[in-house]
Amino acid sequence: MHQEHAHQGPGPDAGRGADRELLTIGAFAARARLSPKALRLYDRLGLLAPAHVDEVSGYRYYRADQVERARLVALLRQLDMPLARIAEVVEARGPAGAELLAAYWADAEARFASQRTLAEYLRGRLSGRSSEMYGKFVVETVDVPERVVLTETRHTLADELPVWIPASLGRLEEGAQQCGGITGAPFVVYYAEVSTESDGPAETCVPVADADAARAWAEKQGLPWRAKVRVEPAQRLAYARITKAQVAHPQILAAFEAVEAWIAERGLSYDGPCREVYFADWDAAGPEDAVCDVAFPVR
Amino acid sequence: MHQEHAHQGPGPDAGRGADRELLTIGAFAARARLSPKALRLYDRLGLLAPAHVDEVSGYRYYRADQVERARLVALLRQLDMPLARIAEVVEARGPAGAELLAAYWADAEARFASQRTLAEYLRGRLSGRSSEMYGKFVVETVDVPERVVLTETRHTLADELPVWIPASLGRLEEGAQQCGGITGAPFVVYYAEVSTESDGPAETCVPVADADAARAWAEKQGLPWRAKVRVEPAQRLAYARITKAQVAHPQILAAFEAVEAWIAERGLSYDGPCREVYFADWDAAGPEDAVCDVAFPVR
DNA sequence: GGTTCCCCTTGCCCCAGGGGCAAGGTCCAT
DNA sequence: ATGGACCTTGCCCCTGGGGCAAGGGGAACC
Repeated sequence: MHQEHAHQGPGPDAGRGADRELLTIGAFAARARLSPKALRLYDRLGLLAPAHVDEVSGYRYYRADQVERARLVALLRQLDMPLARIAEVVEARGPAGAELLAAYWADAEARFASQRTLAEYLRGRLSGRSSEMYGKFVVETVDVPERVVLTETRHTLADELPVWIPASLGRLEEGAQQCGGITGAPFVVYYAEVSTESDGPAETCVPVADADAARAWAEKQGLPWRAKVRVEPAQRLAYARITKAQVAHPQILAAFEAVEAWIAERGLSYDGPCREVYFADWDAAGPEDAVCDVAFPVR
Repeated sequence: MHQEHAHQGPGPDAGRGADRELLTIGAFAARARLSPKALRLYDRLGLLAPAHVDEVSGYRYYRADQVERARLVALLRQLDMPLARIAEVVEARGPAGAELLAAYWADAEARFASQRTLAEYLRGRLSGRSSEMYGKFVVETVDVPERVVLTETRHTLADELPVWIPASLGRLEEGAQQCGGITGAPFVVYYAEVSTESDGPAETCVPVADADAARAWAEKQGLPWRAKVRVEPAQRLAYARITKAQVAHPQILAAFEAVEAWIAERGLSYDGPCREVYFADWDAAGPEDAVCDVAFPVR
């Protein structure tokens, strides 16, 4: 056990008190309940530098009072906090650190809550009642003519969608006033999955009457929102109508799957990415009011 | 958008229905809401092999009805389930998959619950009431003579400790009957952190009277429990007495820290790894009864 | 038939947060 | 002076991909 012996530092500072004891990396690691390997990493990242490094041997020596910080790092790691954020927390001494931690943890709680609802949904689905759910939705088709749409495209995570979609559609609807007015229900196209991990892109669309005015309007828009104009081709949509309460993950997945099952049964094929069409006034709708069509273009 | 066109497969199987459409990796990825990169990885791991691979070009072609499986994989990934476990879930069709998922998720819930209590503890500590908590514990010292102890050592995670410790101490106490009987309180030594991530090792110890009988007894023990005998040197312990309710993560950390703060204030140094001494009958104790000393050897 | 453009392939390096091992240098006790 | 336990750096490994390069394939348009 000679690594437990007090190692007197090389300078005249050593030995003034227990806090100035210098510990080798192994002894320090045992006291901090971390591995030496982790300590070397934290040193390299500047998260926890040894009090002294011998220039000849390269040995790291830690002061005993560094254990507190090291142990805080270890505990924060148990929360799966990335080292960069841990550095912010331990650097911000006082209540600021507590706030950073609270913010991180609130995020983790939100992430976990959505994972929990997803897990419950999946458990139900895997249990075998996969066919019954298609019955909950009525799938129909509608032919939609070619339309000029104002659009914004963004990579975003699922939890920001409820904020971004209304804001983006609001901007586009305002712009639509200068393009001959809104000529159809706004919709959101998902070019790839938008979830807590994957980030799309998603595209908000508002159909407008005047194509030339729309192009002129888009030219004037600055970079921050990247509004564009494009022509959505005429298409046939297979859709399921859902209520405001159903517009949330992961329940909405059941609606998408119902439409896909319906499409597969009929041997149709897809003609574009899926979308949500918001045909009703969102704010005025109650939880059980129909507000949205979950749709796929089909041929 | 020509990648959306139905790509007819090279064999006579192609074109019999929408499910037999063959999709290129990009089209399939969009439908499954996965990246092509991820699909190549899943192919390599055998988790989701394409229905057909062109031998000349190496192009992967997926059947449309593989989308369902792919999307299940994507959703399970959102639960942070490792691909190996996802493979088990999707392979076990029927309710067996639901059970695997439930088991995984129960684990995640437990992990998250312990992280939550840790986060709450840390938030309180970072808020600045770090000095007040030392007052909750009374730290004293006691001199302990050299003792012969029967021991078991194991690498284990924190959530298994409440199971392993009683079981292990039970075995050792039984063995102690053949070694002159128990001569002191059983204790558990932590050579490194035991948490939900780190796994010790931890060592259970029972002091016995007869060293020679103990060595003979240990010889007879088979491999499953790896019981050993060693001599714990005479030492002075600094300890804080805690109640049964306090013997749990992360509250118990406050007790360890109180002892360490006490040691640091007095300029003492450590003489070995920390330990928990169980001096009372655990089962007979109520939540507010003192059952355990949280201790460090000091010099 | 040629051109163009997008899509596909593999291969390599990168990220966090370390684990594990090898080759070699150090520290301390005996 | 010798042994053994410790330390150092460096390298490759893991998961689950992202990103980029170089080169080949497929289909639409002219």
